[in-house]
Amino acid sequence: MTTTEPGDAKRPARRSSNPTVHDVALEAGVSPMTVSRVLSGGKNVRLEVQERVARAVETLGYHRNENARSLRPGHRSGLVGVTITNIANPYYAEMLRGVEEIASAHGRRILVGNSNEDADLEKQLVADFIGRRVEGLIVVPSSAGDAAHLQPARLGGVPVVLASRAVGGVSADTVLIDDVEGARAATAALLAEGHRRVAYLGQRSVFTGRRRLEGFTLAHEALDLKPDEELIRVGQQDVGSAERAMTELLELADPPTAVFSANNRNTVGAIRAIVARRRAAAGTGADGGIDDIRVAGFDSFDFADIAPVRLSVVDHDAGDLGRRAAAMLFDRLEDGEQPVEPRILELPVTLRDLF
Amino acid sequence: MTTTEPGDAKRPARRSSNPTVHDVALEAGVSPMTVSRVLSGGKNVRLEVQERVARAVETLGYHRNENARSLRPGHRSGLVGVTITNIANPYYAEMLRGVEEIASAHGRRILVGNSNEDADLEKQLVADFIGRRVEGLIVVPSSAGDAAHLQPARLGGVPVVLASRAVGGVSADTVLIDDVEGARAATAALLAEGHRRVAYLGQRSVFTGRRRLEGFTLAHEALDLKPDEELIRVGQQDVGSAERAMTELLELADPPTAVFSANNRNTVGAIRAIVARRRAAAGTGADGGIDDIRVAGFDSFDFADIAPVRLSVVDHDAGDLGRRAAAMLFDRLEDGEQPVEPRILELPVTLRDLF
DNA sequence: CTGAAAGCGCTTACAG
DNA sequence: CTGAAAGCGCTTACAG
Repeated sequence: MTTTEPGDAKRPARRSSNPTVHDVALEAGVSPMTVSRVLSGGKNVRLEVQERVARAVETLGYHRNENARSLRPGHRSGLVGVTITNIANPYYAEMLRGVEEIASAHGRRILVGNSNEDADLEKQLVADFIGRRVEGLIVVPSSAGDAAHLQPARLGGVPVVLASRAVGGVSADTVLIDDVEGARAATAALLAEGHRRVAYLGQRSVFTGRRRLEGFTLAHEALDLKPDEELIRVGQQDVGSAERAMTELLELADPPTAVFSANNRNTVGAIRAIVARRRAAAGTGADGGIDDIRVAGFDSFDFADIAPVRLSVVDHDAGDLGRRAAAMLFDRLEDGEQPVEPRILELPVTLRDLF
Repeated sequence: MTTTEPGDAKRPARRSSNPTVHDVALEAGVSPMTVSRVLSGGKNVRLEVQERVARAVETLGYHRNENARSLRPGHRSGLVGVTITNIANPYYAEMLRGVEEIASAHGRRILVGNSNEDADLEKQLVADFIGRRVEGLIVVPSSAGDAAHLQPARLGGVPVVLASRAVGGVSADTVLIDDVEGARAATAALLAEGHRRVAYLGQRSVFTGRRRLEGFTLAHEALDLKPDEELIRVGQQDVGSAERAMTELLELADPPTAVFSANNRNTVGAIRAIVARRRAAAGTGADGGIDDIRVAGFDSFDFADIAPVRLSVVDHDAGDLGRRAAAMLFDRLEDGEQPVEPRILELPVTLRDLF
C-alpha cells in the first residue's frame, strides 16, 4: 500500500475542477453507467450499490453536469430566456416573479437579460439565449428599433411570448393588459364628474402609450367631445420630466381641471407638480382651484391611497401578466402539435377610486 | 441528380432540431473544423471560405451551442447564478439590475431564482445552478432555516458573494449596507430634535433588522437614554401589519412622539396609520399632537418626498449593492490566486430630510 | 490554410 | 442487475 490517492493513475493528482460520473464511479467501485442509473432514480440497481454511490456523491460533492446532460438527444435544457426592457422597474420585477413562479413549477430555470429598451441589445440577448438552447423566450419587447429578430422564423423554432407590448409585424403569442379600456374608463370617470378640460400625460410613440391615448380619445368621443391638443403632453420618460410637463399645464391661461396620466411615473410627477403649486400658493391666498384638481392614472404604486390629491388608478396585476405569459409558453412547449395561429390575451384592469 | 436533399444520406430527412456545425459545414462545403474556426474569429481561414461559412450560418439560422462549447476543458459556462429572497421587491429588483449590468459587461448571463425566503428552496436553486456550472453565485440569503448549503466547502469551489445580509457561520464575501450607522443616525436625529419617546417598527429576527435595532439602541445609549420596550414593535412583514402596529402605538396612554421604522413597508404602514388617525380626529377637534408626529425610516420609496408627515429617510443605493457584489465576484473569478480570507464590504447610507 | 482524430460529461440502446 | 460502446455538439492539439 503506497501513499498514492485512488485514481491517480489516470488523472493528474487531485483535479481542482468538478468531479464527474467517472470520479464517483471510481470512488464507489462501480462503472459510470451504474452511477448514471442511480442518479436517475436507481431503477435496476442493487440497494447496497445505490447506497455506495450515494455516499460517493456526498463525499465528492458531486453535482451532475446539466449542460452535458442536455447535450444528449431527447434532452432539453430546462431553461427559459426572459428579456425585459428594465428589470428594475417594479412592475416588471413583479412580472418576472410571476414568470419565475410558473417556470419553477414546470421545473425550468430562467435566464434573465435587461434589454435597456435597446433593440440591438435585445437581439444579442435573444441570440445568446438561443445559443444556450433555451426552450422558450418571454420578451418585453423594446419599443425602439427593428424587431426582425423576434420573428418566429428567425428564432429557429424556439417559441416566444411577448409580454406587455405587442410588436408591429411580429406575429407571436402575446399577453397584454387592456390598455384601451383602462384609459377609456378612467377618462370617462373624469368626464362624468363634469370635467371638460382633461389633460393627458403619457407617451405616443410606445405601444402601450398609443393604446392609452386611444382610450383617452374614445372616452371623449363617446360624449361628442374632442380633447384639446394643448392639453396632451407626451414623451415624459421619468418623474422629473412629468413634473415639468404638469407644471407647464398648470401655468396655462386656461389650465386643465383634471388629468389622466398614462403610467405611474407620470402620475407621481403630476402629483408632485400639484403639491409644489399648492405650497407656493399657500402664502398668497390665491390657489386657483389647485386644491380641487383631479387625477386618474394608469398603474398603481406605493402610497397611492394616501396621495394628497383626489386620485383614481387603473390597477392591473403584473404578477398575473408574468404567470399568464409563462403559462402560454409552456402550453406551446407541451402541446406536441401546436395551433399555428398566435394567441393574444388581454388581461382585465380595474378602476379604483382612492379617496 | 435526384430530388433528395443535401445531407440526407446520414441524417433522417430534415431535422426539426437545431442545425449543428456539421450542417453548416455540409452547406458551406467545408469541414466542421473550418466552421468552428470561422465562428471563433476566422483566424487562418481564406476570406472566400469565411464568407461561404457566414452565408451558410445565415441560411440555416445556426446558433452555436454554448452548452456543448462549455463542455470542452478550459471553457466556462459564462453563467452566474443569482438567488434572491423576493425578486418582486423593488429594492432587490434594482439590485438585480446592478448585477446584470456588471455581469453583462463581463460577458456573462444570469440565472435567476426566487428563494421566497425559504432555505430549502434556496438550497435547491444553488444545487441546480452548480449543476449548470455557473462560474459564481450571488445570494441574498434567506433568513430562515439552515445555511449549510452556502458554506464555501459545500459549493465545490464555486465562489459565492452574499448580498444585503450576512449569514451566521458562513464565511464568504459579503456586501452589506451600513445598517447600524443608518439606524443610529436616523434615531439620533429624532432624539436631537428633543423627542424622548421614539418608537421602533421593524424586525428582530432578520439580520438587517437586528443591526438596525442595534443602531436604534446605540443612538439612545449615546445620550444615556434607554428605549422604552413598550415602543418597540417587531415582526411586521407587510404594510398592513405595520399599520396595525403603529395604530396600537398611537393608542397607548403615553404614545410615541416620533418613530423610527426599519424598512419601507414599516414606514408606509406607519404613515398610513398616522393619516388615518388624523382623518378620524379631524371631526372631533382633538388631534392629540398627531400632526406633529415625526417619522424617520430606513429605505426610500416613490413619493417619499411628498408624504404627508415630517419624514426623513435613510437612503442607500440598491443598484450599487448589486454592482459591488458582482464586481467582488468577478474579482475572485479573474484573480488566479485569490486571497483566502473573505472580504466584507459595508456600503454607506445617507440620511435625507424630506420636508 | 485545412481536416481527421480525440475527448469534454453524460446517457441510450445493446450485450451479458 | 451491471458494463463497454457510441455519440450528443463542440474545439484543441496534431498532421498535412
